[in-house]
Amino acid sequence: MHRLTDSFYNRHVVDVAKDLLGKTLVFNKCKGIITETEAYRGADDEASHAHKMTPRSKIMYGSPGICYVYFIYGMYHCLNIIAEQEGQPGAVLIRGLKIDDIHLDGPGKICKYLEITKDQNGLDLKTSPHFYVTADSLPTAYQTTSRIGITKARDKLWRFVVIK
DNA sequence: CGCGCGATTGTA
DNA sequence: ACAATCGCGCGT
Repeated sequence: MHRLTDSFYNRHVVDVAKDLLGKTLVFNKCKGIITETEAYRGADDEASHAHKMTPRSKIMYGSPGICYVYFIYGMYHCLNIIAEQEGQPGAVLIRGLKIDDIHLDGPGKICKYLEITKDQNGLDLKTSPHFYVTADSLPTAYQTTSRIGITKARDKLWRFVVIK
């Protein structure tokens, strides 16, 4: 199956987050179904790293389809995929992945299992040979909730979880 | 240049 | 409920 390209990622980050559910993330020799996502945006989203542009959040203002990995709590990495047109910050946090019968629940666990670190920050999922999301997806029912682990912008229902 | 805290997780 | 653990972002 061919990979997702600019036309998929270059849309409102909330739509991209919903549509990534049920799609297959491929990283090196691992592949898994995306089961949980969160959308983060720009100036209109107080909880986002890109609420202001900083050296770290600059990548969220860039090209859709680029990988954004950040380090958190001194021990975990979190994987995001940039969305929206250049200049409009947006990123989808990958929070859940099903690899065969292994359910990875939480962004830290996913990166630990796949061995994703800041080495992958800035890679382009539109062109990287061993890092991409495929365009096929199963029909996916999902639940919408507030985002996890944030104190700001709790009113935004931007977390999406596949219903078992 | 120092300091508080975070898009987390495992353990008590 | 809390400790682990450190880079980032803001204030000085």
